[in-house]
Amino acid sequence: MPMSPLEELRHSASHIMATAILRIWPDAKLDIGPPTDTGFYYDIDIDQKLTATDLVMIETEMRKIVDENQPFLRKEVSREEAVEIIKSRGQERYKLGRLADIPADEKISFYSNGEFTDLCAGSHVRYSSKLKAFKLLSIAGAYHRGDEKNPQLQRIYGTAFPTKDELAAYLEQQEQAKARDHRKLGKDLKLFVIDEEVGQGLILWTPHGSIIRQELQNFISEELRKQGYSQVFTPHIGKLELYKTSGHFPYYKESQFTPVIENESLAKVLAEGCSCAEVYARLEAVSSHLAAQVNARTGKETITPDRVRPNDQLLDGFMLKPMNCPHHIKIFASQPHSYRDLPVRLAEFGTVYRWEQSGELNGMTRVRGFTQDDAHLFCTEDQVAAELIGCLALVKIVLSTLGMTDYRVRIGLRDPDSKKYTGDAANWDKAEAACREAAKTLGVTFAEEPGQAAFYGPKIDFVIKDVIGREWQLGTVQVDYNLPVRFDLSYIGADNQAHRPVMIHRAPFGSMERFCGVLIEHFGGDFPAWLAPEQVRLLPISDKLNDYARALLDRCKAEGLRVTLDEHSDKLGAKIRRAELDKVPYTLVIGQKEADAASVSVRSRARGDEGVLTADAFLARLKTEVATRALPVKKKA
RNA sequence: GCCCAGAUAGCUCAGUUGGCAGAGCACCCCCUUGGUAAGGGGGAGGUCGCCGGUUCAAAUCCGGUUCUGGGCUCCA
Repeated sequence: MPMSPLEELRHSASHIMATAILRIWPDAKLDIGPPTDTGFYYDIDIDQKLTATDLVMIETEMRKIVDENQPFLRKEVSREEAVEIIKSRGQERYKLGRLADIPADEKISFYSNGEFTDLCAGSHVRYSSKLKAFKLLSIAGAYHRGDEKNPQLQRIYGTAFPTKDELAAYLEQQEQAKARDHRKLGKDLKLFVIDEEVGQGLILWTPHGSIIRQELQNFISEELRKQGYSQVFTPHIGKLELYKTSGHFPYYKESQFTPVIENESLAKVLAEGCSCAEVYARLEAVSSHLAAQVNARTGKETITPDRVRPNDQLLDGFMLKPMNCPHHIKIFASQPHSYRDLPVRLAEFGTVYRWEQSGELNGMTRVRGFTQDDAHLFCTEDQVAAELIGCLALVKIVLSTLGMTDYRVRIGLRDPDSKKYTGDAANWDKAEAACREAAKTLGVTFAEEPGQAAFYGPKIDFVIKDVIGREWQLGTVQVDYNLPVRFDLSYIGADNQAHRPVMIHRAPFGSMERFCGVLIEHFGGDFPAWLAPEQVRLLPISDKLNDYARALLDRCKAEGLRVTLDEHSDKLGAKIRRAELDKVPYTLVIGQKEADAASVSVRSRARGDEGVLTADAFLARLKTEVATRALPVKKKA
């Protein structure tokens, strides 16, 4: 695909940066330097650790190169010539590998500007002087070819625009985005905290944040009742054997918390003087009975003989649950089911724990303990399509109620080359086809992405961007032919025979933590009245009006509203300013006129001064706004 | 986990070549009693993330560590 003019500019900026870097550090080894959605980068390998002052130095050198008005020249060469050019420039460390990536039937080209020459397909601007507005932004580590096992290079990020005004506007917009960041707003509006002593990635929901979460849970619970779901509750832990049956342990052990070992079992292995490796091996081991059971159900050697140990060498323990499905499966399996009962839909706000790498934790959007608005549907194969459509409809209701329209839909398919997926190919094909069909009913465009499936089945994900452009998966709907086999689930069909149900996993929000994080940014802290932690603030103009204000406060509370009274002896302007900064949707100004007429002067955060209403009229209006979960209506400009 | 940068009052931040710990906002008290984004004065608030080292003396220099931020990797 040819580059857009902006990509060309940024790509050229990255070459100009590399030119500058080689002038300063001639020994630098270059890897690649492409344009990105928001700018460009170049990955380089040099011994010296780059710092912010080095960025200034590189920028200064880049400006000189821009002023030199170097032409960008393309030269097509043979593969042999290409190797010679790379070697003559001492860039064989990474560039020879990059050259080898170019397919045999493709042309090999180099681009030169001034003294710099780089293996490059193009394209570029014609002269370096085109680069009028650029800025180097940050230094980061990046593995060569994105593989942890490869050496880590230093990546320099920058951005460039056709004009200085556009660059300034972009930088300004980035600054403004920071004001919407859920981590900043979470602190300012006291929505949540993360305490070092409690642990990284563990969210403490403060009273204000808890109100938002509770309102969201109430909202979705109402929808679930309408759609025939049953609410269940299950504990936060489960025995290791459960996850050996489901297949979660030990295959995903690196992304789970270490198991909790029972005291007696721990004492026993200590008494036996077991090494750490032996303790781990015993944790992962299974009885011959379990191995035989799982292998018989899956029809292949799912659990290999090397994991089987005699019963006295098994070490039992509990796991913090990484998923809710095994618990819900046990509820389904606890009694026989007729085809007439299906679908069974079990819903729970279930808290799960995952060991995310420390460098990946991020506010509320990537955490180690989170609560999914989870449900598992057990249905017949014939019902899969309709249930999938029902699940997607639910996600759409949720997103549209909140005014979140800027999302993309992704169908995660299996990567045919990977072995991490369980279950047989025929079921996978059926499930993937069902997802595709269901997604078509959404009426939005979707992308199919191989390799993005869950290990047990394909999924339909709703992906949304945060303020700095990072994508997060929220709602998800997943088809699963695998766990029903593992747990030998069945229902009695019309033919009086046992049949295998199909499971659907779905979570419209995904997780309460991530969803709230994204929601805070979506609203920029300006929540609709039904979600706002504080819906109304009463602002008496002087202390003399406090009695009327207190009576009104009690009245609002009796009506079920979340309301406070500002009794500070400040002037009205100061009280309004405070309420605005706290993003309270409605403030009621109370002066003598209002007290005399049992009225209030309404100021809304979305629309400003709305004039005087009777207290009755205001309360009726606000209660409707809350009950209908209305979005804030901004004043027309 | 890896690379880079940070951590000072509840919040935002200043703190020079090592020499008594600072400001604004928020909070409390007093004056002020007001009409749609900051009235005035006073007070309280700190083990400078934590542990160790150098020094007569460390917020400041050195080492380690924890956490945070931006990337990379990962994300059932």
